[in-house]
Amino acid sequence: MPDKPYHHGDLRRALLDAAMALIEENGGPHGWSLREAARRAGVSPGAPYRHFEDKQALLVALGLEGLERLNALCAEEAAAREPDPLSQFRAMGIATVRFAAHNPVHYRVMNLPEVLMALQPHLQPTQDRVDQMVGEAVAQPGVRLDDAALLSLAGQAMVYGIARMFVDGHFAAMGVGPDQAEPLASRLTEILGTGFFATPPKDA
Amino acid sequence: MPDKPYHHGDLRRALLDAAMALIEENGGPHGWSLREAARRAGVSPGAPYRHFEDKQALLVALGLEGLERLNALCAEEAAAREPDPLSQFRAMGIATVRFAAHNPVHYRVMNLPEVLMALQPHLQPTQDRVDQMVGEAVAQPGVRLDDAALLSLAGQAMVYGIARMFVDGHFAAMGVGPDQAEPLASRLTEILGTGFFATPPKDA
DNA sequence: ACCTGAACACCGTTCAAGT
DNA sequence: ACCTGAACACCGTTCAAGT
Repeated sequence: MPDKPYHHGDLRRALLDAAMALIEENGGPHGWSLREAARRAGVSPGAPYRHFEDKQALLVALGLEGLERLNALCAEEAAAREPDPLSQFRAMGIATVRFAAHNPVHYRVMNLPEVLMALQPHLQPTQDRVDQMVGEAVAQPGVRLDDAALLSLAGQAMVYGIARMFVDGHFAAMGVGPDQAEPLASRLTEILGTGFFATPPKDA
Repeated sequence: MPDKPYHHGDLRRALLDAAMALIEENGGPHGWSLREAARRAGVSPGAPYRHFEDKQALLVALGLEGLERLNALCAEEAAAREPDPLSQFRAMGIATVRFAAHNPVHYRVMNLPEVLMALQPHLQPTQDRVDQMVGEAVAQPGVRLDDAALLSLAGQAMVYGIARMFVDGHFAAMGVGPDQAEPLASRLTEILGTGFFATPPKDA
């Protein structure tokens, strides 16, 4: 192996890994510098600009990788559950919460407003699939609230709320640990579903 | 009025306002600099350090002001509703979503993990009050799920999810506007409540 | 095509010195 | 007690020049 070749080989990958490590170490998507990532990868301060347009583009690339991992986890979880649309919708939510609890920093990067905007085209297919699933679920007999958009929003808000309470430290402050993420998501989505599919209370 | 006095008068206030304005303009809690805030307030780069320990301390002060405004809004909303504990709990949630939809940047600052940690002592009283309200709600007759901790978590996650989907741009991407914040929070918390208080579906 | 290294205009923070 | 202004060690980004 030649020591210190002029060309790095896979600098793009090395920069992504270094950035991720720095973000993890500093506990947030803003406590890192492109220069430090370059230093870790053993290159000069200008080198990253052959692979990323700017600092933010690297963050977006990191977010995209997170999204792909999350999608894989969702598919896995969905395959392990009942095939009916409501169970599938729930499976995706549970997978999301699990991902957030186990990869809090990655999840925060993905959900930075600037990153989110850049990721939107990649988010659309999943969103469409969710809306279709929810539409099917709501079309089934015995549904009390037959509003697909509302169920879709409710489910996503519940899941995003749990996920973000983990990554923002709300749950830590309340003594809820990452190991409780999955059971919590499971129970709360179940209860929420009951609100849509149960008969209303007698005195209402 | 003397032009350009050596002492500012209320530099602390001026710095807080300048920082808030900068954060609003750049659409996020990280696109501003202490130097720029000082420049806007008409003082030298070192001046802020007589009023804040460092840049982060200013952010925490901003978060504390947001928390006070949110608490005031919660009290207002709660006073306008039925006095029973569940209605009060819901009122706080609805007020929180409204605050987030109308003050997205302020809400994001408050919920930065670093700021959140510093704010925790100020958050505890509200948390205790919430837990007590939920405890009372759950002790009433006709409750299907008599788990106070679960209802508390569910409500907070639902509300935090809606609020954060607004401030992080998720709802904007889905075509849900800030004017829909309050009705959305109202309906979703109602549905969630049904999950706790309704009779379960017959075939379950 | 990919990387270096100096350069530019910025940062946050500190500290002697001024009022 | 409060503020200045120079200083320090950093940034992100650009660009000629090297391989």
